[in-house]
Amino acid sequence: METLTIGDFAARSGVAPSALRYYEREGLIRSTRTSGNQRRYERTELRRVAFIRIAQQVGVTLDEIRAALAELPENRTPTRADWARLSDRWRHRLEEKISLMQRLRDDLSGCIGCGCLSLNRCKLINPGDQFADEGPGARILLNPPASS
Amino acid sequence: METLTIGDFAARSGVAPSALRYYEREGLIRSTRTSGNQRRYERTELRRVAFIRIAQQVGVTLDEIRAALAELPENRTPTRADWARLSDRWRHRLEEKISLMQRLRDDLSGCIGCGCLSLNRCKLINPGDQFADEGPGARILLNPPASS
DNA sequence: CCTTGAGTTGAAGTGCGCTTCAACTTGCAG
DNA sequence: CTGCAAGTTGAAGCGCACTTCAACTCAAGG
Repeated sequence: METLTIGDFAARSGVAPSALRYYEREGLIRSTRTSGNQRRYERTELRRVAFIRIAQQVGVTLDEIRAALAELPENRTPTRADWARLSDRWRHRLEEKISLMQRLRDDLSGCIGCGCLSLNRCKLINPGDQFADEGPGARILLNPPASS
Repeated sequence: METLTIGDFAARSGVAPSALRYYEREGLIRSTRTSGNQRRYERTELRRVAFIRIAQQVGVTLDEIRAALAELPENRTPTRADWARLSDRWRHRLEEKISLMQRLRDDLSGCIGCGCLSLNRCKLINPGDQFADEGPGARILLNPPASS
């Protein structure tokens, strides 16, 4: 039992078989086939799925994840160093995300809750005093949630 | 110029007019109408939109946001205390989200990058040694990104 | 007045990340 | 060898959060 069936792989990875097939269609994971055309997964693929789920938690799209995974070697099983390189990149993204949320947390009560009337002095609504040249009035400067 | 047209409101809030109409249909924001049936927004609505965008950054659905906003008083402009109460709740959610990401960050290189073979001892893949009774083998225990 | 940019509606469309379905095939336990 | 759970496919569907479109009306400056 060197490889896993899609059912076992799904149980191990916590990802539904339909999602795994979807990931494969999208080029995020790989499988081999039995003589009868059934998928078989190597255990190392679990690492890919783990990476995918973690990246999704950080708010990364499958497109970006595919791009990242594409940097892993194609012809050999990725080494620890290969994964470390990728992980390091995502660690940076995580850090960025974390500090965004910390900023949000620190400013939330102070701004939303403040009832202040001078909105254009507010860090959350208008961080960095931008838009000063686009006429008066405060603007909300959060990114669209797409980048969440 | 007590109230804002949808165009001005969109510019101030950083949210497209189409999205504002959508939010209104969904019961997240309110507007009054002119005699000619055009929307006019009170400036206090900006606070609602700010709240919505912040909550979205934290990964909250519009459904949940609507539920939260429903706790604001209907018949009067929300006071600072009203907003503070709401903000405090979200601050907790933010804190949770932040610590999840910090855990992710701290474990990422150590686990994904480690190349370790004893997957079932890995914090990220199997935090808290759960599933020990569901047969051998590691499982990835991240939440689905829906909760992101 | 008249033009023109801004606003209105309902219905349909979009993109992402999957899930569901129907019709069919495999693989293993008894 | 059979029965049945588990696997296969392509196509369609779904939920969320919007956006786009067409056809129409409003508001305000010249």
